Amino acid sequence: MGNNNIFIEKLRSSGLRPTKQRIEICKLLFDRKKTLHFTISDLSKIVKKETNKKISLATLYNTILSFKKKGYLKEISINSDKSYFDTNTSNHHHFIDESTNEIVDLHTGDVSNIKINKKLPGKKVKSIEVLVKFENSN
Amino acid sequence: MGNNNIFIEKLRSSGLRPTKQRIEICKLLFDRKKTLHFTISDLSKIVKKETNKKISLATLYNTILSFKKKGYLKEISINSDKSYFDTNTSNHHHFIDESTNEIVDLHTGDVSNIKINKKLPGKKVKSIEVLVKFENSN
DNA sequence: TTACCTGCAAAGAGTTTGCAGGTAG
DNA sequence: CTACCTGCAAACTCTTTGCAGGTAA
Repeated sequence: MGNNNIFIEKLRSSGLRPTKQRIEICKLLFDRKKTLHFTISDLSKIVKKETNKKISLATLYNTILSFKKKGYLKEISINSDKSYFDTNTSNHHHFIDESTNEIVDLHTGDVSNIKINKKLPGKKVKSIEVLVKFENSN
Repeated sequence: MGNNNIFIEKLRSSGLRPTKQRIEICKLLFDRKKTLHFTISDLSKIVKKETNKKISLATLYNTILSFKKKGYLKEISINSDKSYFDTNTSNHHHFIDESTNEIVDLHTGDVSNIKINKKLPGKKVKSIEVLVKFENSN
């Protein structure tokens, strides 16, 4: 229960009430070393498995969207019927293994520096996202 | 009607019967200079507007998916509730103007060469897609 | 006490599918 | 004639929304 305070503070400081559900979601998402890429349905299963409780889909959607709005999560651009979220909000890229559909972070150094030589009047580059698809060789 | 033959041949050679609907879709998608980025619903509207006829959604979905499978169309990786398709199947990237949601091709030269420094045993890079998001610089 | 939050169920949006009638070969 | 195609409607999946009861401050 000790480090719940971190999440309670985090929530409160961004104007979100630290409810049981939100704290639980924070713990599951942010109290880990490795980046997590997940869909809402993944998260629902994780909650059930790790806590033996259930958080309704409506709450999961609400919470994840708030977290995204607050910048605690990023949404990943993938062709998919579902939305994928990423606990790594730093500037980075992804690859997908198309044989397993696994999404993995590409770190700095994995991708050469990208320069955009296009200018648009009155516009500025907001983000550059690279998606590398891998498949089985053979 | 003359250049219909091109599309009839194209369809036949890939094992798709050249039906009225498919020929019409070919004409609308491939008989144009500029790349088209579209959703199924966009296409439905284009059909109605340009031909005054209607092609059912089921047929549009079927046809567009076949075309994608045959490599006549590419699907674009964007966070969206809908699927976007691109008549430009060559290796290229995209930018989105987030203030208008307009998708535009980035041409060779618009993006510096990208090198992936990551190797995965038994895997090979299938594609590299770059999505550049622009916003108003106000 | 008041404003906000949760969870259920219903509603929406996009996409897929089953099937009867139609068309290409 | 046969296999394939079209279009309607129903079904499905993911996501959003309305609302009644619950909870934080």
